[in-house]
Amino acid sequence: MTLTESSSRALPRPEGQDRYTISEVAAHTGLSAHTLRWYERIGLMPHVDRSHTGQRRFTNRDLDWLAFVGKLRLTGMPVADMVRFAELTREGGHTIGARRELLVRTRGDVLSRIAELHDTLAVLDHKIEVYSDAMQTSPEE
Amino acid sequence: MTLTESSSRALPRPEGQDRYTISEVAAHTGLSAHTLRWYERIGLMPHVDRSHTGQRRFTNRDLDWLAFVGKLRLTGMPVADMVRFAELTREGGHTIGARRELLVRTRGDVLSRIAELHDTLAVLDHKIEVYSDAMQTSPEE
DNA sequence: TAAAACCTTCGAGTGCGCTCGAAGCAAGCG
DNA sequence: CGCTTGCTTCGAGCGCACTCGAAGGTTTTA
Repeated sequence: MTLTESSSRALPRPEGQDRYTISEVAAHTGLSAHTLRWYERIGLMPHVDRSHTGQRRFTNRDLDWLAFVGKLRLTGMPVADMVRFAELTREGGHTIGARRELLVRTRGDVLSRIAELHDTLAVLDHKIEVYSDAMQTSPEE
Repeated sequence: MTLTESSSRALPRPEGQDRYTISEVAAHTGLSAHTLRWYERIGLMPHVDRSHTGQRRFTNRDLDWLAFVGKLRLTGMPVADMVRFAELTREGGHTIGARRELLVRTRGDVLSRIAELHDTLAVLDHKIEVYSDAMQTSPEE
């Protein structure tokens, strides 16, 4: 139960364990092994553990992290910013303020995006209604 | 007042007229002249009027259309689909059903996107709170 | 022990939505 | 009259986030 941060164990993890191979993680996250290695390369992962022979062994924390990154991706946050966040995390506790700030900013972005979409929704609804009326009036299909 | 469809005159149009040059439209929409020509080329515009010497003369309807396209763009709809919609529009009244369908589908997409963002928002809020707590507890900045 | 999975490095390719520039010419305006 | 704006066609370039493949090796597992 060392849940320092991130989502509180929502999905049942594929294994009860804490050491996953890259293909297991790929299967679980939907990301390709290529992409997972790429994430690591560009600094988007916390240090990923290795077996004594050098193979990656992902932990539940890594899965948490990947889930979180997935969320950030959904916000449309550029990868560079996510990397920045990852860096801050790796730098330790004294960056918590900065991290929080970054998330607050992102939160703002998400809110405006939602507002934008609501706007768009209104336009769509209007158009759809106009079309409905038109179909009632004139010969449809 | 020949507002067949689209938004009901919200923004004050730059001129009271109904014939805009490409640079006027560019200024108004924020799209470049290049992009406007590109939109036309790929079939994303209704037929754009020309002056007797062949220069584009955009109308208020065109501005309406561009505003609508802007909204569709915000939904993340791929350009190809917008082109499809434009084609249907050009094909005339018998495609109203299909157009309506397309918009309904898009509406659904927007709704799921909004839901997704709400989800993400919850995660962000959670994290932000965790950070706030951590800052209260340990030496901040 | 053999096949499958993993490792590394490297670099190229993809899809999307523009974005830009150049060439060479026609039209508009002040 | 001359500068600005516009037209066309063509084709290249860009930023992003992957995505893939190959080469050449080691490790794991059935």
